[in-house]
Amino acid sequence: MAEPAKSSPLSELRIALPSLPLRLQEVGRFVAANDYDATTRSMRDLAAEAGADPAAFTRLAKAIGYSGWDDLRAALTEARRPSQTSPFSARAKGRRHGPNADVTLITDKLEAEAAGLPRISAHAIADAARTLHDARRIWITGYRSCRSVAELLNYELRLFRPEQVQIVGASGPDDLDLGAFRAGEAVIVIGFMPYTHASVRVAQAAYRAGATLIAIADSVAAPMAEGADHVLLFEAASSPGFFPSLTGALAIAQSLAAVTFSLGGSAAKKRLEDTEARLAATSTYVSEKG
Amino acid sequence: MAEPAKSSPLSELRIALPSLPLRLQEVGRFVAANDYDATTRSMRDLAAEAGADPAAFTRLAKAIGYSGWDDLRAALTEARRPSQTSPFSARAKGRRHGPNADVTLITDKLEAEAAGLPRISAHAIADAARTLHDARRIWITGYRSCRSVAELLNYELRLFRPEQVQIVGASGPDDLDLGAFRAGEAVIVIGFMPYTHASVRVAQAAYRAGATLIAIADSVAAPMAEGADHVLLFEAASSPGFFPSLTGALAIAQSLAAVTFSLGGSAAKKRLEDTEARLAATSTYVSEKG
DNA sequence: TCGGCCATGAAACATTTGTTGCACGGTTAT
DNA sequence: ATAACCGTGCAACAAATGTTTCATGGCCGA
Repeated sequence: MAEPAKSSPLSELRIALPSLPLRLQEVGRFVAANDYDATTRSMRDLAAEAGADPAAFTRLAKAIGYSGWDDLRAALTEARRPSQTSPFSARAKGRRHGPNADVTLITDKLEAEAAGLPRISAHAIADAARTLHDARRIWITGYRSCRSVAELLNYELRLFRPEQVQIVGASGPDDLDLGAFRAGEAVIVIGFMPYTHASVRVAQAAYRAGATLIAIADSVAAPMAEGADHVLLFEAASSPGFFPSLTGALAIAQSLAAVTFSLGGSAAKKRLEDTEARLAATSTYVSEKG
Repeated sequence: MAEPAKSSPLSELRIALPSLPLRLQEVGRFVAANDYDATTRSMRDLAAEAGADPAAFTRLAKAIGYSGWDDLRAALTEARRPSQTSPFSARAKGRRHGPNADVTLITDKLEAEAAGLPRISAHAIADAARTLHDARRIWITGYRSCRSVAELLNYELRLFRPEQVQIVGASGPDDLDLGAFRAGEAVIVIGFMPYTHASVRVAQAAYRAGATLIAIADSVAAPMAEGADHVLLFEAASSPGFFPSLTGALAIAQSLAAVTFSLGGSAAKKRLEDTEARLAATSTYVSEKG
């Protein structure tokens, strides 16, 4: 009578399904097919949509070993919890310390990062780029490892908008810049968990000044994303290893710069050519020769 | 009440958050951080876990334009529905040329970069990491956009080897450092076409001094790769757009740091913990709670 | 054919849900 | 100083929830 807990609530259901009364099978199939609605909507709602009696859901739950529909629903909810989606943890566990452990670590890391890139929202980046295009001035912020991403963004944007782009705190303490934010300007803050106080301060200052705030972060719940007009998400913890991954953040930064440049049209192109000409004139580059 | 119907319930929440009362901000942050529980568990449950009043949830929902908590939760539930995953719709819409040409540019860029990552040689990185592990001192070089990658590498390596890692030219003109290279030390040079004279000078100096030279470049024919003991290749021009892609270089740098750390064993781990403890002690991070 | 069994739907049940009215404490404006 | 206001917690409210009970109808075995 009391069956031991199987691997997943849905598999328990599927296994017990054939030995159930007709009506309960019907309801069981409905639950299996709409398990997301099963966890969110109410029993009566589901009954109405399935064309069945509300009591049937309670009976179904009891028939497969749960104390009631509440219990079954709780199990389904836990099974669906997003944090459990860790396709790499299994691989990480399977990886043993051996002669090729380092190589395995690297390939896993690269695969994970490659998988994370397409999950970035292109629409959000395009919208943010339009904001940058309209901004009179652009401030960029990033601390600790994120500083590298901030500096890349700063470099690329300055190639075609030299006078209007600046890293926060580049010419002195950050605090001096915080008071310089104005409406009509854009402030970009890059960060991930654990978040630095400094980056949060910058974001708050931008918000208070009425400047457009663009956050590049690993979560919508990030402190610097509060009040942000645009939030661009990347996965920092997706890859194995001890350090969080910045590949996603960098990809976002590059796309942002590319689209902003594209929006700039011929004017931006002209500016870029001027800059490149100047760099070439000071013999920065090694001459290309066949 | 007329609802502006923004993009996502979480976005609305995030935007309105700073202008909300103190306790409502608290509750709002909790919802943003635990949006899955928000859709499944009950209001009173959430209130108990958040340490807040149940009524606060209703008030929060009304404050951001919903008729009540039920309404907000329904919106969150719909936003989380697994069937309507955005990547496909975004890609489908973006394929056309026109107003969404920017989106097409971004998705193409991301796809190309994701495809380029697995082509990186894990073996070469592992070998280079072993060299770094044995090096008495590590110098890092990168100019123009590559400076950002150089600085990330510098940052991560210094987390567990503070005294032995340094960016070339960080404390004055590069020329001073060039004379400081010694045998038994490692010099990392990052660059892609067009190559800067400065990076080539560093590479040549490293070679003459008998230091181990590691080149991270887009081609084996790169000037700074001449005489290098290790050459780590990435694809800079693989992605569409005007600027070359640094995603591959960054992925290499991160893998390099991760493996070098892994080789460091318990000593490196101890060093990293010390560094993190020091950062936490100076209250660099926002305290995590919830 | 009869009698017991079980599946099934409708209605009544106790709980829990989301909501709202009210009083208290703090701040701001007059 | 006083009044008005707002944010907040508490408690009571009506509605909705999951559960149970009961009556009905069909099925199979005797």
